Amino acid sequence: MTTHTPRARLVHNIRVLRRADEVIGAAARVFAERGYHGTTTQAIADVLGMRQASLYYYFPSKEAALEEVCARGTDGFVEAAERVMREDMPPLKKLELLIASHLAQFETMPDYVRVFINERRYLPDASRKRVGRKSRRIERMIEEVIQAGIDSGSIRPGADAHLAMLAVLGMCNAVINWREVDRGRDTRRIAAIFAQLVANGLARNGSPPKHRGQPKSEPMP
Amino acid sequence: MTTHTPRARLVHNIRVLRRADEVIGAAARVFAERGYHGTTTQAIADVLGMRQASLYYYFPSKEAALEEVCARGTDGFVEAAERVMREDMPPLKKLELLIASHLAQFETMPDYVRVFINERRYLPDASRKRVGRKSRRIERMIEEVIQAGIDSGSIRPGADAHLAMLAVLGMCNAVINWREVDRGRDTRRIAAIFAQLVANGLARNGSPPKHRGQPKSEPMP
DNA sequence: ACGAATATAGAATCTAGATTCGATGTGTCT
DNA sequence: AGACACATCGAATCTAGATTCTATATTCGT
Repeated sequence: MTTHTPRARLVHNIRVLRRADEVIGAAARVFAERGYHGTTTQAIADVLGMRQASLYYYFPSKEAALEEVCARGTDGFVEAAERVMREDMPPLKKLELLIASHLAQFETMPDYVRVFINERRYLPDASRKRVGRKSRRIERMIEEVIQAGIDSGSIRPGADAHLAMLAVLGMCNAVINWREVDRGRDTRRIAAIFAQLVANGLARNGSPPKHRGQPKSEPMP
Repeated sequence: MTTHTPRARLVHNIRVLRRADEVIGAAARVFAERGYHGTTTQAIADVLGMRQASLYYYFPSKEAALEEVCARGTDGFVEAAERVMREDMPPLKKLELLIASHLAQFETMPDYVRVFINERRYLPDASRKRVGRKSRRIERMIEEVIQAGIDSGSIRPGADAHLAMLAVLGMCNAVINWREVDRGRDTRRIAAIFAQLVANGLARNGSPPKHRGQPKSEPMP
């Protein structure tokens, strides 16, 4: 630690953190693109215009960098989801918002999320469990909402909340690996369509008729 | 080629192919487990109880092995899907069968499929395109069926066939990465549930009502 | 301007892992 | 039995990539 004045220490720490962020960000970017094992520390350094050995000033090992990236990748998710959970609204609406906030993360921190989704399995046991705990929290939230829907009658009674949750997550997480062209279609629109699909399906009789004044008007521009 | 008697040649060739299959199978297994870049040729050899250098008798490079695995991973898909497409039935029913046959592949050749889904991106451009062509065929088939549903009126007119196709595929392909516990639930059941979800959604009024009433009474939370 | 801590460079190390090559074993046909 | 093609081994090569260490440059508070 610095032995300087408190303010000095603070200023320094901020700078340090900022640079550290850049480094982790660069790692995230390369991990996302080439996969963890396909990434060389050299490639990360290149992104930063830095000597490869200097990276080790910021993280103790490539593996540690991966864990950090994964951790940040989940944090956003969890916070966003928890915010939604605190709201008071019908389960299906909540589910819609959960999907939207989940997909929103893909726009906010695409690299981190992609690494979390595709590469977390390469973490050593200990950290994988740590990260897994967080991702299970998201799963549980979605499942809870679905179950609440079943209990309150808005969701078909026979539904399997767990499988449905996995289906929804699978569908959403796939987006991060879509080709640019497809992901390009604005995330909000995708979220809306997904929510609609999950709620009412594709079948024609699945959606309520328009004259019923349902706030379920066609997708939108 | 052998200069021996035809029958001898045949017998030999069969044995060769069989062994080659084992080798590619072993590669598939390890690729699936550790990812392409995380896989060492040593690990593949271990599975076979063979010296690592001997592998090169069966494939010219690790990359070639990946391509072979990916190729086999798609072949199954395409064939199964094409068989379904040839049948004559309403689009939604076809979609259901497409989902089922897709998931069935996950049971038949899980390793190959997993590698195809997770690792094809590491193929060199040329082979990635080759493999991509096949996977796009599957995409097109699904999209076609959905479009047919829209045209024939069984699927909601506003639906976006392309996005819906991506959603369905994302949902299905996620299954291959589920934890054992979750994938354990018999594939047929999962397929049925997915089909139901895609067709009618989770909402209670989503399933074909017995009579024409669509009481979408908002559940009071 | 000075000194303490920080940030980066440079060179060196050390290992694992892909690929090559020649030798050897093994079964099969004539 | 002898020849031949196939299958595997063993050793060697060759390189890339992670990590370590030491030296230098930079920055900031005083």
